[in-house]
Amino acid sequence: MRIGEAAKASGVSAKMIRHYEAVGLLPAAARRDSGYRDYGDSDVHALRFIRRARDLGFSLAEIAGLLALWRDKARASAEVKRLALAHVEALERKARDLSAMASTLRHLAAHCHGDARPDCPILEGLAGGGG
Amino acid sequence: MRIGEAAKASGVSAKMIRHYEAVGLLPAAARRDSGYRDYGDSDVHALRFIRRARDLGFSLAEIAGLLALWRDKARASAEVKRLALAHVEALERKARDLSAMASTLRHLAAHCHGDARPDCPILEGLAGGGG
DNA sequence: CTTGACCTTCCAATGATGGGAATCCCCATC
DNA sequence: GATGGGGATTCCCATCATTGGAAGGTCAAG
Repeated sequence: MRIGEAAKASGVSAKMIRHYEAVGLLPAAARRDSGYRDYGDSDVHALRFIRRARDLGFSLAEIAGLLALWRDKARASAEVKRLALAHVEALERKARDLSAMASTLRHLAAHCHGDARPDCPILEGLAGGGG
Repeated sequence: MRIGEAAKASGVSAKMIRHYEAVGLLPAAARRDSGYRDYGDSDVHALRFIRRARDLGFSLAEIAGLLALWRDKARASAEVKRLALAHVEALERKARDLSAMASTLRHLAAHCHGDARPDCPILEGLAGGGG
């Protein structure tokens, strides 16, 4: 199939498929006489793998590692688990950081009367507060 | 003071101070005869404002809006509160998304025995699992 | 033989930050 | 007054993932 169909079947845009090939995440696709890229089911499978991993917040570098493990039938699951759990911790850390930001800001907002007066603890907090 | 001192006093790197000026977040700084930028206490104050807002996850575009409100003595606090609460919701949404990713991945990892066997539900989940 | 959908490559922008080069200014010391 | 060094200037490039567009080639249907 051509790149457009592969894109539709995998949920990865044609633009990104070419990009992933360019940065070495995917091997160079087979070409027809016309020069068009030609994909098979296994390629779509790999693309879906990439898409799911992206949805889970893995970076392309991490995905390259996961793909190598995925394609290596002899690899140990321990390595995969290690990568996955390290990523889980990074995700949870980021989530905590964002929550902390949100609650700080919500706290500032709670003390802002939010009417026509110019008095605003939010701006004061940003301007002068500690931290 | 020169840019290096202003950087130290505000916690914003000299590189970023120039960048903020270049993208219009800050007005062009005063210059000495030598061409060096010259900063006063109020400039440092503004830089600290920016830094705090960045720490709270505001984008530079959002900060531009907050700065305008901050400098406008007559503005209503309602507008500031509206911006702040909208940002709080965006932060909380992102935090929830990351938490969801983490728990999905943690769930997959929990079913991976993590030993020398190649069997791995994490990779299977990435390769074939539902959306 | 034209139309239109699809494909190709290449270049550039996004947003925030950082690295580094080449050059210049300022100040202290000899 | 020459020199050395630290700080300043501008400019270009890199990151990371993705998207947009331009200029052109290919293919199937009318």
